[in-house]
Amino acid sequence: MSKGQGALRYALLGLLAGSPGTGYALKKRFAIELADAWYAETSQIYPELARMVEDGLISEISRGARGSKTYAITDAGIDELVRWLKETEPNRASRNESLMRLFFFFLLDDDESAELFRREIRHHRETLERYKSWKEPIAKANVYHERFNLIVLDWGIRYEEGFIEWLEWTEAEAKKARKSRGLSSRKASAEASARRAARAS
Amino acid sequence: MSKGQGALRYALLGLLAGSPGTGYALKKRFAIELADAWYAETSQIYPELARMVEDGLISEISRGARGSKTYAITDAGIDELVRWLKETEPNRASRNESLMRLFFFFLLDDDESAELFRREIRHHRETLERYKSWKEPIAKANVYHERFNLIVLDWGIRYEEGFIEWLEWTEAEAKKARKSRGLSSRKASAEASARRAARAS
DNA sequence: CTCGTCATGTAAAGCGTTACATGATTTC
DNA sequence: GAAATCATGTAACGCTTTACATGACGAG
Repeated sequence: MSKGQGALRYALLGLLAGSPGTGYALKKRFAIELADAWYAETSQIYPELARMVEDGLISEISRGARGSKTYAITDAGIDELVRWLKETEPNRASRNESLMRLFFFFLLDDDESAELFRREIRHHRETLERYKSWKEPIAKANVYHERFNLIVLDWGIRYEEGFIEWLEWTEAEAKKARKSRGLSSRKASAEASARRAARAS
Repeated sequence: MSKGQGALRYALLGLLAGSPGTGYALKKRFAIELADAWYAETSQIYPELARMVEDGLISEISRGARGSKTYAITDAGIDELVRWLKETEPNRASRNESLMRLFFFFLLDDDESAELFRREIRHHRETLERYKSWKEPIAKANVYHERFNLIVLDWGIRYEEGFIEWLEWTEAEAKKARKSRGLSSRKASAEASARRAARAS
C-alpha cells in the first residue's frame, strides 16, 4: 500500500463525483461540502484540473459565461478515486496550530489566557452555529450523496460541541494549576525547568 | 495582527520553554508532549534551530556524546513566544485527509466501506490507548508545565473517544442510506448526479 | 454605471517530505 | 559483535501560500 500523496487531486475528484462544477465553485465547496477537511487556493486548483483532464479522470462538459469551464468526473476518475480509497493508507500527519498554542498557555497568567480562551470559544461557537444552519437545507434536498454529507456534518457538530465544552473546563483547570504554584514570573518557571534538566544530565 | 506563519519556530520554542533538549529529542517530543498537534522532520528542525540561535531566541547550552547539542530557550525567546501567542491570529486552515475520505464513502458498497471503517476504528482505538497510558506518568511527575500537558492530553482522549463513537454510529447510518436507495452501481449514481446538474444549468 | 461576484490563470517565495550521507554509543 | 538507537545534517522535489494580472456578468 502506497502513502496518501497528492490528496488535492482526490478531494477534487470526490467533489466532482457528487456533482460537476467549475474550479471557482469547487474552491467554495471545500468549506461547505467537506467542512474544511480539505482546502486549496485557486492557484492550486486550476492547474490540477488541467492535469486531471490530461489524465482522463475528468472532462470539460460545458462552457458558460465569463469563459467558465464546467468539469465532470469520468468513469476512469471514479475508478481511480475508489482505488485510492481502498488501496492507499491515509496520511494521518496532522497539524493544528490553535490546539498547539494551548499547550503553551502555562507561560501566560490568568488574565492573558482568559482573553485567548474567549477568542477561541467565540470562534468555535460561530463555527458550530454555521454547521447547524446547514443541517436542514441538506436534509431537505434529499440527494443521495448529500445524505453522506449530512452524516459527516454530524461529526463537525459533535466535534465543535465537545471542543467548546472542553475549552470551558480547561480554563478553570488552568487557573487551578496556576494558583497551586508559587512562582509568578514566566522566566522563573523556564529557568527552574532548565535547572532541572541540567541536574538530570 | 499578523497571520500565524512559521508555526514550526514557535512549536520548537514552546517545547524548549518546557525543558531544554537536542534536535533529535525535540522531534520525538512533538508526538508525546504536543500529541501530534504539530510535527516536523529532522531536515526541517536542524536548520530552524540554527536560525533561532542566530536570532537569539535559543542558545546551545551544552554538547554531549555523538556531537549532540542541547538547546535552551532564552529570555528573548520566551518574550517572542508570548508575543506570538497574544498578538497573532492562529492559522486555522485545517486539512484532515482521513476525515475527507469519509465524505466519499457514498461511492462504496457496504462491504467495501465496512473494511475501511474497521481500519479507521482500529487506528483510533490504538491512539486512544496510547494517550490513556501517558496520563499516569505525567500526573506522577507533577512538574508545573506538565500539568498543562495533562490538560491538553485530556482533549486528545475526549476527541478519540468521541470520534470512535461517531465512527460506529456512522457505519450504521451509511448502511441505512444505501439500503433506502435502489441504485447499486457507483457509475449510475454519478451519472444521475451529472444529469441533475445538466438540467439545472 | 458602479460594485460585488464570478471566473481563470501565472510567478515567486516559503514550507514540508523524501532520499541520501555519515558516524558514535548503547544494549543484548 | 550485531542491531537498535542516538545524533546531525544536505539536496532535490513537491505542495501551499501570497501576490499579481485580467476581465465578464448581474444586481441595484
